[in-house]
Amino acid sequence: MTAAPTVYDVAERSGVSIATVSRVYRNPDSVRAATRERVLAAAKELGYVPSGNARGLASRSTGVLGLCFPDYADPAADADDDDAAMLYSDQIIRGMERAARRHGYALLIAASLQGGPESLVAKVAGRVDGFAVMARTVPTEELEVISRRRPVVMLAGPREGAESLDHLDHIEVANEEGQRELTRHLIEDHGLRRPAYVGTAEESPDVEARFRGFRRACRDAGVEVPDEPAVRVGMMTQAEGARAAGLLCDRPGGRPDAFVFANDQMAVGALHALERRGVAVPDDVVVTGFDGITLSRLVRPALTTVRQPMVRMGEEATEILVQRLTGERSGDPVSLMLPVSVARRASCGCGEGE
Amino acid sequence: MTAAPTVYDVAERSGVSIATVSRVYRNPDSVRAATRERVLAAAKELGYVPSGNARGLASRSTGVLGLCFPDYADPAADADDDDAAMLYSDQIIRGMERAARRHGYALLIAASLQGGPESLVAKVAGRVDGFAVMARTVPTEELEVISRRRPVVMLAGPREGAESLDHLDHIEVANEEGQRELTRHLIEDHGLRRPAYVGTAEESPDVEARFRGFRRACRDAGVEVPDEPAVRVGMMTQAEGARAAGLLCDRPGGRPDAFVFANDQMAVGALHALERRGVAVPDDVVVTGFDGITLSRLVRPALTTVRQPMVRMGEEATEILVQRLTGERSGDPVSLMLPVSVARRASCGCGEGE
DNA sequence: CGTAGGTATGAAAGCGCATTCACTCTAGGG
DNA sequence: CCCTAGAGTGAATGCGCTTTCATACCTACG
Repeated sequence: MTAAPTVYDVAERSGVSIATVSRVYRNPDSVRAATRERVLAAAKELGYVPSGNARGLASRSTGVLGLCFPDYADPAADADDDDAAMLYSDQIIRGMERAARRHGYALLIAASLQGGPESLVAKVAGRVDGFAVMARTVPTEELEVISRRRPVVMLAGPREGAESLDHLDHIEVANEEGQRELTRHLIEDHGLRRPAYVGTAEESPDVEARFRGFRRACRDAGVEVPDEPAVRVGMMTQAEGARAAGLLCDRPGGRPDAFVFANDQMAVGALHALERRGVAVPDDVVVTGFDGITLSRLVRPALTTVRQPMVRMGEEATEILVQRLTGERSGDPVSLMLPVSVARRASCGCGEGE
Repeated sequence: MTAAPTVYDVAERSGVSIATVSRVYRNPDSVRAATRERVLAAAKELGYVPSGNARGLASRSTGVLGLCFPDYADPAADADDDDAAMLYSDQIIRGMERAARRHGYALLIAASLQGGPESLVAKVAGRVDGFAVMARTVPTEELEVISRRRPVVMLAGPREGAESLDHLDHIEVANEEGQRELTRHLIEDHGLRRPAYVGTAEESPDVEARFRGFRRACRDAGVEVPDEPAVRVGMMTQAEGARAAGLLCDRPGGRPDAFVFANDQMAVGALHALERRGVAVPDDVVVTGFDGITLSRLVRPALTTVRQPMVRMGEEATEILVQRLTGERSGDPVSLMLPVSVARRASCGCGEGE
């Protein structure tokens, strides 16, 4: 690749000034048709591609939105099964991209990788007009700094207390409500009395909210209300889910009649573990997840779970960003709570498939 | 958002020159520890975020790879079903992102929208170090121009003759071989003798190759070999698939015993149409697709199809781009052909689910 | 005690484009 | 026939950063 041609080359070749070349691209109507043709022709001959960087620098806007998401590569997900590898971050990506496209923006995506003083966010932040961040992907402090400079919307994350990110726009799903309804279904409709909740050691606000929903359902139904999750795992992976399932099966007080996992990944891991142990789902024990990832429909038995509207979340995020950028919206931070729906499937004893 | 702070602000505040500020980020070790601390502190106080544009301009590289994909929004895909909305472009995105991340790149994605002298590709091309293009997303001529300036890899597209894009790196899947094997399975293993192939009006190389595979299988098995697809639809959508199914059912010569569609979307549409007409699949007629999109597993009966390794394709694309950029690879264009696998599922009369 | 060889830093020159301002050149209106 | 509006174009400046190149300052050594 030899040095790429610039406006100067095009200008020289077509016998105009660089200002005119620029105008041909930014504001074609302000250039006489004949001139425009000449410029375009020269550009084509030269293989001229305007530099997005120079453009962004000069006009201080890039036409790009960003998304930072966690590096959720669950190694247990079958490597040869593309479907299973699709997590909900993919759905958010699609939602954002689709909406961004409608507004003429492209989307820059990057998963959290650490490194140097120059972290992921900084890299993304420096190249976009605004961006969304999935919860707990980015150090609070850094976000704090960046959000002073460009619009940021938090996805599915906190909004509580000490986070100090209260001034950011924020979209979450009805975690508590969803888990409550799912749990209610298990207790009231399936008559289960000893459900066990599996959460995580490091308390994410989402997982917290889910546990609250679980407890509320227990209380409402007159079932014993635990103070703590029955098990707390390190990461929400299939491996950890399998481990949790083992712990619950061997629990001194007897096996619970339902394993309520804080996410689908763990629930799927548990399904595998239970199969290996010869424990039948849902006959011997009921298993549920949370998220509604694709994989939850593909496993057998299909997983009863709470479906989050991820594509929609991505779309809403884009809308908010665009509104902030156009100035169409300003002032108080938005706080959206998207509704969820319980998917009753085979793993709790409900019908086939759906 | 007030004017964002720049290197100048940080430099002034920490009492150094802008060169030093820059070095703190680009090459930390070349700055004395004490100085570095001062600069970093000032940067944080100011909320300094380096401008990716300025950086890209000055260093002529962005650390971003791009992907252009077609605007495949099949309106028939259930709007409320996120899973169904995931097409294979999403899998390519994931593959590319994952690999890009490993090499320290971010990914810029954009679907083809048209507009002005300033098309999609141009926008993407101007902001990335290199990019991949899904077949038929971008006007050949434009690609031609751009590819003179930065590495481009074509995905799943041509490589044949007149395309004049022969000098581009290129990854495709074994369309012909896959379709041949699928068709062979139908004929030999299921004893079908009158399969009908549904292709498209505008001949894409992929669809062409699939039809060749279909014909070859017919020839090999001694079944009548059609010169033309039984039906040619306008777009490969569910709606068109449904229409094609109708046409085939009402065909004068009698209904074929197998509908072999050029992609999954159409096959799914056909499945719905057949159900409405009371035609049983696979008992009355066998239906197959191509691609292996997620939806193909979710419909009932699950769709027999040819699975393309999309995630892998994305990964390979990234690898090639990175090699070109690092100079690790140069010279002749790469041409990769990825193997596919036939997924025998219920719609051809094979086992449950998988 | 002078000097070679680093090391830490600064000055300045772009990178490729958008944009303002000034200027030229018609086309009408008086 | 002169003056005034535009319309079309060019010159020049700056966007925020990277990168030589040069300079100042040490340290170690003869």
